[in-house]
Amino acid sequence: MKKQSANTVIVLDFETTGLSPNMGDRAIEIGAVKIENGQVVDQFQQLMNPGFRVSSFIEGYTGISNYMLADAQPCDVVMNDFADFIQGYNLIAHNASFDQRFLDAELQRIGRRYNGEFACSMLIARRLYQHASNHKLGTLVNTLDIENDGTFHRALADAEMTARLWLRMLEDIQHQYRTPSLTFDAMHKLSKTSKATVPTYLRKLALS
DNA sequence: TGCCAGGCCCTCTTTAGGGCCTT
Repeated sequence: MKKQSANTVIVLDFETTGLSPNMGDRAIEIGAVKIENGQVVDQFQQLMNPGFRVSSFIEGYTGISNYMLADAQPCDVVMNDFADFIQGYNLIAHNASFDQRFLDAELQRIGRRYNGEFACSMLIARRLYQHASNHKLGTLVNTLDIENDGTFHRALADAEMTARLWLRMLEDIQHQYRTPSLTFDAMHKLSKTSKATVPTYLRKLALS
């Protein structure tokens, strides 16, 4: 097993058949990038066949068709590979509670586990960019002028944009509060800090 | 055809309700 690295994180995004694994929804695509010391050093992207047809809403929303999924490997195979990819690293997603539910559900089906912490870029963005009209990934990417190729709602594209958002937030904190580059643990803690005490928390980090 | 969940967070709050965000 790889040793957990404080400077290496995995940013991931699932496309799914719906909103709730408890209601029978499954993953249909996983995309992820590995960030090491502020640079993307690896990526993972796979479609997966959930074993039933996806709705026309999901086909339209994601651009992933039943035709594309017909040739994809089953979820169990893809998720087994993905469990290897994430092993030993901390994880990040935009609205992480959603992706964590699907990750937990898919890994439970195949008896695999992961050993990292999960942090949410949306909770941090809500604290840092309170002026933004909303905190959807696409809105933040446009508001902050983050590089993108116009692809949204595909797993790897969304994971890449979330990774750029994460790095941008690290930069903005560093510049605005004159802190050293925050560790994953410090960012994770920030995501759970009440909005009112965020400036106090960051100023304390700048002095430490 | 149209609906489903759940954690966070604000407020007209905490013995609650509803918007935001993810697909």
